[in-house]
Formats: sequence, C-alpha cells, structure tokens
Amino acid sequence: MDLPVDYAPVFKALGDATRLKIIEMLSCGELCACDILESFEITQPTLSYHMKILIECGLVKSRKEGSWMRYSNNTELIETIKNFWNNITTEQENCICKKIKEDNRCD
Amino acid sequence: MDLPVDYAPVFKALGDATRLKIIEMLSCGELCACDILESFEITQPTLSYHMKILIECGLVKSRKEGSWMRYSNNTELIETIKNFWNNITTEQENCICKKIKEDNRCD
DNA sequence: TAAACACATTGACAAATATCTATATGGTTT
DNA sequence: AAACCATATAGATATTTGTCAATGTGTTTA
Repeated sequence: MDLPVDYAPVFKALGDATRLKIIEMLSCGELCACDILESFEITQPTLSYHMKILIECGLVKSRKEGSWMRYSNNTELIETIKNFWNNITTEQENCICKKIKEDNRCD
Repeated sequence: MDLPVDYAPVFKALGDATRLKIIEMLSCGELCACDILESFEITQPTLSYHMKILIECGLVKSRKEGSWMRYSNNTELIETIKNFWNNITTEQENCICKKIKEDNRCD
C-alpha cells in the first residue's frame, strides 16, 4: 500500500558516489553534517548541496537541533524502494510489455 | 556471495525516466529495440544511446538474433541490488559511522 | 547484386550537474 | 552586544548529459 513515488529522482540522487556513500553511512543511524563532512574531500557548501538533493527526493530526513542539522535515512521510502525492486523481478499480470508482445513485429 | 558492484553507475542509469521505464518493461521479459522504441517519443539513435548505458552498467543483457537486438534484464545484478537495499536498512556491525559516532563532536 | 531493414556511431549543441569561493543566516557563547 | 560556530545560499565555471540529424555497419529480402 505504498504511495506513488517518482523513482527517477531517487535513483538519480544515488547516481553520485558521494551521495551513495552518505546513504550508506546514514544506514547506521542519524549523523550531523559536520561528521559526514569529515568523511569526504569536499567543501561544506558542496555537502550542503548534496544533502539538499537527498532531502528533496525523499531519501533523507533532517531536523535542526540548535545550530546543528541531524540527518537520517527515510526508512519508509527505502521500504517502498525495496517493493519496487521486488516488482522488477516478478512477472506482472498487467504488464505494459505483455501488450506490446501481442503484436510483436520482431518474430 | 555477491561480487563487488559499483552501484553508483547503476543508479545513475536509472536516474533517467526513459531508462527506468525500459527496465520496468523488460521485467516482463525480453524485448527487441524496435518494440521498446515504439513506447517512447525519442529517435532510434537516442534509444541506442540509452541501451548502451543500461548494458554498460550491467543492468541489461543483449543478444543479436539476425538483424534484431534482443534485450533483457540482468536478473543476477538485480538480485545483488536487492541485497544492497537490505543492507541499507539493516544495522551493520562494522559500520563506518559507528566509528565516526565514537568521537562525535556534535553532542 | 541491389535495395531495404535494424541498429550503432559520430558530431554538434543546449541543458543540467558538481564543484568552488564568497557571503548570508541563524544559533550559541563569552 | 560581539565574536564565533554550523549550515545555507548565490554566483561562477568546467564537465557531463540527453538529444538530434547524418552516416556507417551488418543482415535479410527481392
């Protein structure tokens, strides 16, 4: 019973090595920007840019605590993404391509 | 027992709406280029470009049959990707961020 | 063999992306 | 209030990306 999700921006966000590593780091729990920053050879504005992309696509949640930003993975979306991958490898009944195959010109 | 995979190019490939839809179409089975092409408002060279990216990152396999190209999803890589997502939501023992958290400056 | 077909490659180009420096904003500490 | 700290935003720029028209390559058919 997942809400409709636009997956392309999610995967696009993870198509960058820095952002992918951030998601992996956050899988262990909440981290603040300063600690994430220490793991990379990028400037603070660049990290801020990447965090914004991760938040906008829904993968990461943020909360402000004093002057620190705490980031964590959005586990609900991640569960939804798991379902996406289950559907990719499961034969579907109302598959788009079933219809295409009916009048397949290539046989 | 998955081989090491560079996931960033895989997710980057799926970060494009056209390529994402192609993977969804192929989840129902093998298709030829001409049938995929009919589902989009793009030219044949553009489709060829997208298929190349999907093949190079390992998501799609291709075989030549006469003058047709048959494309199908690489189910082995897709299984590996499922394992990736399982690891993302499972707390890890030897987590990178465990180490970071020990001397967390933000507390 | 010549024409037709399916797909790949090349070259060009506008748009998007990742990065930086400089600066702004907002909270904390002295 | 002033100085400081953590993070965000703005502006600039080199690189990458997605797309097309034109052309090349290999296969099938007339």
